[in-house]
Amino acid sequence: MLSTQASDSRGEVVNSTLHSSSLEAGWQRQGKLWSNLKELCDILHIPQVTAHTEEELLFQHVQFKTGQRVHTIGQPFDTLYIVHSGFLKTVLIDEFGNEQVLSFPMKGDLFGVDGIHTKRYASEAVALSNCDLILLPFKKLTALGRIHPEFEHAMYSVMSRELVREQGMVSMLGALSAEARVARFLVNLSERYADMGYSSKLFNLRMTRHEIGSYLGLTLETVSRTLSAFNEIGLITVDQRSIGIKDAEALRTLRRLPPSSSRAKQVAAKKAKAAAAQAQEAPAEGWDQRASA
Amino acid sequence: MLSTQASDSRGEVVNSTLHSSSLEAGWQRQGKLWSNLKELCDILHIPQVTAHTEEELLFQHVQFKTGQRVHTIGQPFDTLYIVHSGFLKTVLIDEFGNEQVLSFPMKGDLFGVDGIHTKRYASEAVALSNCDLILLPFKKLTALGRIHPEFEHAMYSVMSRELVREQGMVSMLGALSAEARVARFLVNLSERYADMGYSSKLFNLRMTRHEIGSYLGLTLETVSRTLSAFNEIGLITVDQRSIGIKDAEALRTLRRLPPSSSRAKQVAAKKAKAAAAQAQEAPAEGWDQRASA
DNA sequence: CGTAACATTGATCCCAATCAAGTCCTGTGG
DNA sequence: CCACAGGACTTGATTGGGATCAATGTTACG
Repeated sequence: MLSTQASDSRGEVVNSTLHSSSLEAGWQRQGKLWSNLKELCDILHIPQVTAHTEEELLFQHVQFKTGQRVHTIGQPFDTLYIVHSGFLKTVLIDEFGNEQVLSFPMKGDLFGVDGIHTKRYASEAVALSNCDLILLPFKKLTALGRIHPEFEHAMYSVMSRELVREQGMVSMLGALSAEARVARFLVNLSERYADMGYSSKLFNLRMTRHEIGSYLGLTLETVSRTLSAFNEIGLITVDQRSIGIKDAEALRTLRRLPPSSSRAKQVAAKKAKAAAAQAQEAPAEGWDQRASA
Repeated sequence: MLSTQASDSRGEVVNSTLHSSSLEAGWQRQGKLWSNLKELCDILHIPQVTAHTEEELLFQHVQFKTGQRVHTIGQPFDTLYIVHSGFLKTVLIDEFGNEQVLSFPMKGDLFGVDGIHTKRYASEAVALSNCDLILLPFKKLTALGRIHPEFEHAMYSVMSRELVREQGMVSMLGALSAEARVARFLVNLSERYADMGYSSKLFNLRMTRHEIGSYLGLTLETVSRTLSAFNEIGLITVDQRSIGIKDAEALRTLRRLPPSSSRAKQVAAKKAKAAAAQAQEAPAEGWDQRASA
């Protein structure tokens, strides 16, 4: 479907902005073994730490293969992880063995933070692709923070960012419809790919429908159906794991169905939306998804 | 306003373990104005910081009256807040003015952390009762962290705790039934009251049904109905804002309805539960809410 | 090539949202 | 002190979105 060489390793080939993803390139040389502080800050998108003494501070890398677990629930905590390349999921597992996906860490993301409080990881991290991770021992982090105030600030900032992200998730789960959740999920993914230098318009999902559903508080059937529906309306194209974003703006502005207040009219808007997608022209008047109030 | 009690200010009187809550006592003397580092650590439940120099490090208090806003979304961030006494809510407000309750901070809780990342508060904090808050300027926090390693560690720990809490919320919203959410909410509240030295068996809700619903991703009607149902089954007593916990264990073990896997049988268990509550004797065999698998 | 995991699609059911009264509390002003 | 207004809560009737159950199609992989 994507030109001639489509047969193998379709996972990477779709991100056409890079003929060979850094992940695979990295793996061909079996990944870096060490990063210095400057590289660490780059990856995390935090302002350069003025390393007065270009000290011998190095951070070890570790590689994980698809399916491998980075850490498990209850395992003693001592280090944080930063994704250098690859894709992972973090999950909570309840008393019956049901998985609840919490996040999909990718390049530049920090995870393992939930272990600080109880000295044991509260979640489990699993590689969804081959991964190259940077180890950040917590001891080293705190020591570093004492030497470089900007670094300390940056770490607080990154943790704060995580918290804000979780708040967004709570808000989404609490108030948005299935359609809106999936739409947001796609937009977020798209933006993250863009940040990483990949195409934001065409990419491959690294996770299953089941995992997406768990992440969004939906069943895999609903996820599948919703993707199909978006496809029919022309918002996206779907072919298994391959997603093409056709109308990012529509996805972005797709909103909740009345969460409690903000009375009806939404239904009308939804029907109008579908209708408008078929008849390819904007209705005369304010039918937009934004609430009338 | 405390006075001959009973007739007025029913809010406090139910917590009978303390004839006069620290909140009101505090208010009679108009609240403390300053706390030292030791008191701060006490409140936060973190190990005593060995203050080598019993320095003149003091932390200012601020008082807020019911309904007042502590900070708003978008407001420039520079300080964190620790609840010394009183009850609050933190909310996200979407583009249509709909509130999403994120948390109900009370004694010992830290909030405002979401402001670190973007330098602006990402949420809004509102006092649900008269409150006495300790100000913790972020600058002072980082400075302190550099002097007292244990304090730095403690701050990371507290932030990690917040993150774990949010994860729990996500998990709950993603996988639990309305009944289970309300049950957990009550159990959590009960435990928090216990931590604060109040009765865990009889307490007053400081928030409306609407706020609880928003927090749990439910409507106020569902919250109300569920409380009524628990009341009928004998798990709790309800009288407006006053809640009595009758069967904490049942509330604690009340579980999800099949989130995706863990096949049926749950229905049977639920009916058995209701039946058992009426006929006050344990069924012969393993009908418990724990999954069969 | 055959099996298993993943995905799509349809049919049906049920939990919780919505809509709608009506009651109870609280505070306010005459 | 009482009347009254408005917010909070309860309860009932109805609806609908998404879960569940089920069958089939597709892709990956040993």
